[in-house]
Amino acid sequence: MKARATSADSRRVVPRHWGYLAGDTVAAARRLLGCTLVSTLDGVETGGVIVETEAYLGLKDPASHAHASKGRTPRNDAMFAGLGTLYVYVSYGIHHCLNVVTGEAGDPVAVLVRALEPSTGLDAMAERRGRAGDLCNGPGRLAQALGITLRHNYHDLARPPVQLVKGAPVSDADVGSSGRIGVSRAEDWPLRFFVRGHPAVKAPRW
DNA sequence: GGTCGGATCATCT
DNA sequence: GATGATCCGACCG
Repeated sequence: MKARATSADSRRVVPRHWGYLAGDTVAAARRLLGCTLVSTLDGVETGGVIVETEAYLGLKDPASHAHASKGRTPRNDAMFAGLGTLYVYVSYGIHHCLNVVTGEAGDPVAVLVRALEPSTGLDAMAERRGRAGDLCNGPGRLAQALGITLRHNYHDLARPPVQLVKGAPVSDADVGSSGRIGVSRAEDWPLRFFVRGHPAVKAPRW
């Protein structure tokens, strides 16, 4: 029998509540469909059910912010912070996008949340968005609707003010996949997942 | 209804 | 100085 590890460092245990995301980022991207994202800011609760995701596979993924050609930088550092960490970045200088880190500490893999079915705080989301419709059907839009910005980078999604709550799994028959949107490298990697036929999800290119 | 280009900035070359 | 994991308003059929 092997010697029992004694240092605290060796007890690298995946928290129970993240068990369903551990091990395989592509599977995690599928399993995040049906889960709920909730933000509670200034006493206002807003949130929705995840209906579209994209997996980004870290070092070996040319489309990932943490591809080996870039290394660990201040921008992508939150991707290295471990399972259940929120990674936020600014896109095109205007929009914020929100990712769930799905790798253990040091493994920079993550899932981009691309669309939600709004479920809580519709009025507050509409106010933040400055319009009544198109609240969460796009990565920049949902970040704005939930009030999430760079200051939430590194946040632990197990606790407020931004929480990821596990939902009932979406059956395989209801899950569609396609290439990722808006990337210029590894376009054909089938790492986008979505709830088939959902109105917040734009038709895939293929 | 569809397509086009501007906005705007952290990051990297 | 160029590049985006984007959105929106303007314009054209």
